[in-house]
Amino acid sequence: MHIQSTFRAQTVPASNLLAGMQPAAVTLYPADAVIYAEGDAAGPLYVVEFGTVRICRVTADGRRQITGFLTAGDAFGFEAGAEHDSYAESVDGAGVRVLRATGGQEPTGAVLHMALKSLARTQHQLMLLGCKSANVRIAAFLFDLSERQGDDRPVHLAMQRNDIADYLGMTFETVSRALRFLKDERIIRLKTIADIEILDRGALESLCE
Amino acid sequence: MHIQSTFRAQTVPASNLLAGMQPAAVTLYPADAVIYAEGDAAGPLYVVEFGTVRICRVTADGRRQITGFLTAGDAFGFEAGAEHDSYAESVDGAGVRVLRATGGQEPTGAVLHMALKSLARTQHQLMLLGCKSANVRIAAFLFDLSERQGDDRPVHLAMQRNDIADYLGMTFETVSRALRFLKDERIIRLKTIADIEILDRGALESLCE
DNA sequence: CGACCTGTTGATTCTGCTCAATCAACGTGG
DNA sequence: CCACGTTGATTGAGCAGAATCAACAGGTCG
Repeated sequence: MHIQSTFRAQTVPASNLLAGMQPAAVTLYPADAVIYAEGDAAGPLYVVEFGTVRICRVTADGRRQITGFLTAGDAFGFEAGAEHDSYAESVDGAGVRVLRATGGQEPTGAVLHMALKSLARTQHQLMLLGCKSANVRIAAFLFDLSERQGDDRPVHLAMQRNDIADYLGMTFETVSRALRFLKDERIIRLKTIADIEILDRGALESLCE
Repeated sequence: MHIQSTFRAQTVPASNLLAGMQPAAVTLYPADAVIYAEGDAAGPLYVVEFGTVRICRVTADGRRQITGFLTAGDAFGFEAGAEHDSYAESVDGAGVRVLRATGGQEPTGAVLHMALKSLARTQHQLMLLGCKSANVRIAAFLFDLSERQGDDRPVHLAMQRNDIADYLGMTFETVSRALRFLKDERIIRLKTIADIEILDRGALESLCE
């Protein structure tokens, strides 16, 4: 495959990233383990094999913003500067493969594509934080999770309320209340504390739009 | 210059982008002119030569989120998919150069670098929207503008209150009140409606932190 | 069993939005 | 030149949504 006269992204399976890179084993990070810290030298790319990873940043006053949750197939570790200004942690026990480019070669289009996917996701999140109410943010979050997890089985929340709150720019109490709102509206059902069944997908989607 | 065993960004002047690309003239877009619309086919990259460009997205309920303001040297038009899901407009009369990659070639590391810069900026904005109050957002916005414009002459606001509001996820009334707050605190002074003198840079910075 | 952690719920406070009035700057046409 | 309309900015009053503070429930683990 070659890129024809455009910077548009091309669909490349993540495995193609491995071309021209040193193979690496999958590392298992237990829950809350740090994958890289803020200030660490940037360089390698990471690919999630299983589990969930969160990318975080903290402000001077101690507040945390989670800029992304990553699951199987997602890449992370991109950095514009020489060192990470975010940090990455395992949420629930995650398997991560490290990719180091072999010396003296240009990054491939596949890397660019994954960076652009990150950008698109971050912009989507920006819309949520800029324009939407708490209930709508939660609805959109669940909808997104549901789409990522694919099938129509209950959505599994690998992260806890606290994480969701820091991802969506609100408090965990508000997360709780928003879930309750969706429950009262008969849009979702909490099978367990971490497994949510979507009863009315249409209503959920129309909330997000 | 070559990239050694890393995906870390390298510092490449934007002009290097031109290597391997068709030269193109600068197009002048008058204020509020559309550079590309939502749904347009993605492909070419754009570089701002002078003036200011805004990247926007609208929600179903008509709210607008500005995901970025771009000034001289900034590139935009990256897209993960086949078509733009944002649209770009000139803010104040902007000169824009279009870059089309020549056929059958991989994007260079410079393109990746610019995409990563976009990503970093978007993540920074995410911090603002997720963690900061209205006053702090405005302070950070002014501080950012001031750094981008370089010298210590008054900061020029190319965009109007409405745009700032949609960029920072608030209403234009709140923008007005936040500016008034900074004025009352003797941190800034409004030389004109669009030119702001920073009286106390330390206070401004410590507000953002 | 008690300690602890996570999550839920309630009461209160406060930030920022909505609605609305006012003002200044500007352009147009009589 | 002035009356008028328009547009952007500022300011005020009242309100709504989310944060904060606090109490409590349920589960897990020592």
